[in-house]
Amino acid sequence: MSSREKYWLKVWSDRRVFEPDPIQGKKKMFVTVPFPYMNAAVHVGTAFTAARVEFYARFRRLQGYNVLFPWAWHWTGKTIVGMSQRLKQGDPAARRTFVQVDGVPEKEVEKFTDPEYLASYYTKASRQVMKDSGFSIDWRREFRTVDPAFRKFVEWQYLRLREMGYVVQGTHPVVWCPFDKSPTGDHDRMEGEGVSPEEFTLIKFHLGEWALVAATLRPETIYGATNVWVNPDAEYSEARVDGELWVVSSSALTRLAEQKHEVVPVRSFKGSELLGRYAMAPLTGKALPVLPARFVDDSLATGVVYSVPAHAPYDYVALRDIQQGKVESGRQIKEIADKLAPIPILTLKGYSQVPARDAVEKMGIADSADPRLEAATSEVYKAEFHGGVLTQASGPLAGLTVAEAKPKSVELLAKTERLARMFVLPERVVCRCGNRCYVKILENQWFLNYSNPEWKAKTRQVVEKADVFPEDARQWFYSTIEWLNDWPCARRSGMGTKLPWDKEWIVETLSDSTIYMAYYTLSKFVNLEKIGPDHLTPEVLDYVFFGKGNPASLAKSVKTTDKRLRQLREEFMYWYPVDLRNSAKELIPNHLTFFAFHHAAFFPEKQWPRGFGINGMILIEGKKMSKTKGNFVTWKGALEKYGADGFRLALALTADGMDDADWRGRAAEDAKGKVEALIPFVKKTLKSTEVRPENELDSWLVSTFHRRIGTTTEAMEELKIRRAAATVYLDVWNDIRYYLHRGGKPRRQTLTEVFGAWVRMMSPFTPFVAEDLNRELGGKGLASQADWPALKDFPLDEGAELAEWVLGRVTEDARKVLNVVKGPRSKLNVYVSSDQAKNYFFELAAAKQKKESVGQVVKKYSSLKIQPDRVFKLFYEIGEEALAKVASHRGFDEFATLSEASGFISKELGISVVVQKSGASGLHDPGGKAKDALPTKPALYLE
RNA sequence: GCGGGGGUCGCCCAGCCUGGUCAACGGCGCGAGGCUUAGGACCUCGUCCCUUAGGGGUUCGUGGGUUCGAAUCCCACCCCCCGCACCA
Repeated sequence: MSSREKYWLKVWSDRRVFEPDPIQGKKKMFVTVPFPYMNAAVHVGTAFTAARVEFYARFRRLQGYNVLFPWAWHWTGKTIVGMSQRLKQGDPAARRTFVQVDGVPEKEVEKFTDPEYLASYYTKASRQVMKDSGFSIDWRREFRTVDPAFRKFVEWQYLRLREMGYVVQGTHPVVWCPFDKSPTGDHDRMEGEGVSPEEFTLIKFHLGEWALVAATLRPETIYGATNVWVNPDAEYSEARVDGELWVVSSSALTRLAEQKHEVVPVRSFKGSELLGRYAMAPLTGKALPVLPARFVDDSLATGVVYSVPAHAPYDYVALRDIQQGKVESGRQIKEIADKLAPIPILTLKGYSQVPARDAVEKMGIADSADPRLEAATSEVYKAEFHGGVLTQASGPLAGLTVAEAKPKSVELLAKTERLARMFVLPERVVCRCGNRCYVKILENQWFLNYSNPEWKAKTRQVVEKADVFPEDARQWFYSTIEWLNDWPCARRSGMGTKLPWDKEWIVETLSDSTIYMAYYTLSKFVNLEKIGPDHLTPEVLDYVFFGKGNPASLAKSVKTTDKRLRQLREEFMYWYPVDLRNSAKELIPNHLTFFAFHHAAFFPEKQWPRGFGINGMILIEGKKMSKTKGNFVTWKGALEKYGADGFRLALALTADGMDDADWRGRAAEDAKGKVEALIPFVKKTLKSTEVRPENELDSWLVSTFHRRIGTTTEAMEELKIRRAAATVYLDVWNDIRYYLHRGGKPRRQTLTEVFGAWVRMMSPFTPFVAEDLNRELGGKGLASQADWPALKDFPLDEGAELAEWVLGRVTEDARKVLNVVKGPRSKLNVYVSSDQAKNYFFELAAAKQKKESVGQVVKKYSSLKIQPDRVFKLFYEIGEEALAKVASHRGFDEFATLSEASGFISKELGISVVVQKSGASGLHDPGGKAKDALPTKPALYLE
């Protein structure tokens, strides 16, 4: 870090510039960003999101708001613990990420086996990098989500939510990791992303007094069953399941037990023992042989399936394999198989009676090992589901479509009492910890009742009343609110706060961070040790946040003072509501909407959030940032490379709206260069100034600057950071360059004023260089505390703007001509329109404006020999707005302007320039062009 | 599949809400010139095609439509990105 950066950081800190307390009567602005999760180094994505609020905060501060921008750290959840765990298990990938991507010293990584240490390391590092970036955060309010006082806040929150009926209990099937003893979410899986529990139908085939329990997704095919498959190599068991005698694969026993079945194992044996026995099917009453099939996965469902070779390609091929002697199964098995043939049970357009065979033969599938069986299965299944109609072979199901037959078959089976159900993972799911997952029916889980229609309706209002930047994002909120279902809000493992009424459960990360912004008003007092966790009883918090209860008696009961409690209440009432919460768009479907839900539940309308800011995700050189791809850019790394101001400006110029922000090294270099060039540019420019009266060009600069202030202010107020920054650093800079380039010595006072204001406009984005410049320019106080430039200090001057505009048009026209005309060209004659032509022009304009007939006017000026069409074409060319401007400045002296600028034009074009006025006597007009001149469109002639 | 966003002149991107001043802002890249011992930085000009007088032609994913007039409004289609939940 450079010494000047250090210097200003110290000044801001010493003067407590960013430590706001309530000032009654002063307008306030409370802005927040979701706290980052402390399992890794903060990166440019975090920085991008946070920087938008940082810029906004500094901008609002200059506008005179009392701005609070607090920060905290998210430790809740199991990710930190999980990473620590993996490191402990010696996972080399985990270590590599810490060391190579995040740049953690080896010595520190050793200690990361302690999750708390891991989180505290990153917290410390992240805090430092944010401070070094000059973020205007009130660090007095910082906290971690595991702090005792914060836990009291979360406990209070959940007690109240439950009382309001928003926390309910439920029992649901979940993907379960037996090692973690916890549900395994998508991101926690090594294998099986996107797989969720599916309900299979279990059908009991009688095997003497035992039931061989087969699992299926297609119970309607039961009439087509020819045999039952088991895996001859797998282990099976006899067991009492809910008092019945079942035969299933041994591994299925665990899964059944997790699905609320009472399981008592009796004995286990190899699958081959079952081969050749006959099992009686329900409904049909047929005795079906048990045959071997190695495609049967004993770890899926019950490890037993029944075979429908006519309609299931796997079954068809497995049976054919045995018949063709491809399976070593002994003669007896083959003889049984030889007698079996597919039993068609439905008709399907475009297929024969045996669709499974059609698909298998079409694809040329050779045997059970062929991976294309998967595709064949899905093809047949889809076709049958949509177009299959059951035939007489299916008995009571005859005439039904597959879709209709499915529930009907279940109904029939239920009557036979030979039906059961089981949740199954249709594909392998492996937890990050390496263990195979299965479905568990998790009982009495706690849910946030987001499906509650009244709660939804109220939440919708929260969003309706708030600003959403950009507006495009609003619809997404509404759809999310509609779509959101009950959310499991507590888990068994990880860091966090226990549910106060059920200590087995820990409030989950997305659920403990919905109204914590309110806690920022309290954390200041906690950190200053004015109040401690013991004081924060639910009743006290009711008072602080709801104003309920009597502060005097509450104070007595928790041993603090009445005054203190009133102060907490005042602090909250002053800062709330949140004026802006900004985050990346991927948080709309969860965090931001949860945030809206909980505010709807807890607070009255006047304390609902006022604004949502949404930004895109960060890309690195056009590609998604990823630790494994090696294109990961940490905040620290970027800060060190480009400096605080350079980094900040690069972030500001990256993207607006929900567009993804493309972080490019090249652009960051550029930003850094711009920042560095500022001071020399300002210094050098000021040195070249002189003291003199204001001329038209000076007025032009001031007037243009007026417009720049306008666009910047408007953009900032709508959180269009890039637009604002581009105006300040690109447009304004270009304006000044043009002003210098345009000619003459710059006027000292004009530039001093413009620079003074310019610096204040830079201050939100690049505060360090702004402070330097502010000092350089003799500004009093700090640029971080100055006033945002006022429009009235930079008056508009349409006349001056008109002059530069016409000049630009003339130069452009002349360039076009020069481009096209070949031959000698040493002199450009510029003919400004005569007074007569000018009158003609304006009278036509007026007539057109009033939609009057123009005949009179045309006749009046017929001597000019200017076709009215030409004038109308010009009107069209310059546009209505410009025409109005021209019309309201009839006094504008085009001749004087262009005469004055002839030197400039000449320099620009590298040719001598003579400006004359049409109609003047002694006109040099060899091309006879002068008569064509019109206002804003002088005639040109090249010699 | 459902939901959200988007496809603009080599690349990135503005404009679209509130149709005409849009061959279309700005940046990058590229070309020419200036400055400089040289390079870099910086400054000026150029960068769809055609054109010996400021002009013309064809462009804003594709195809229709509305309109005197459409990148902008309407309809259909194609393509890309993101989210889809027990988790940050």
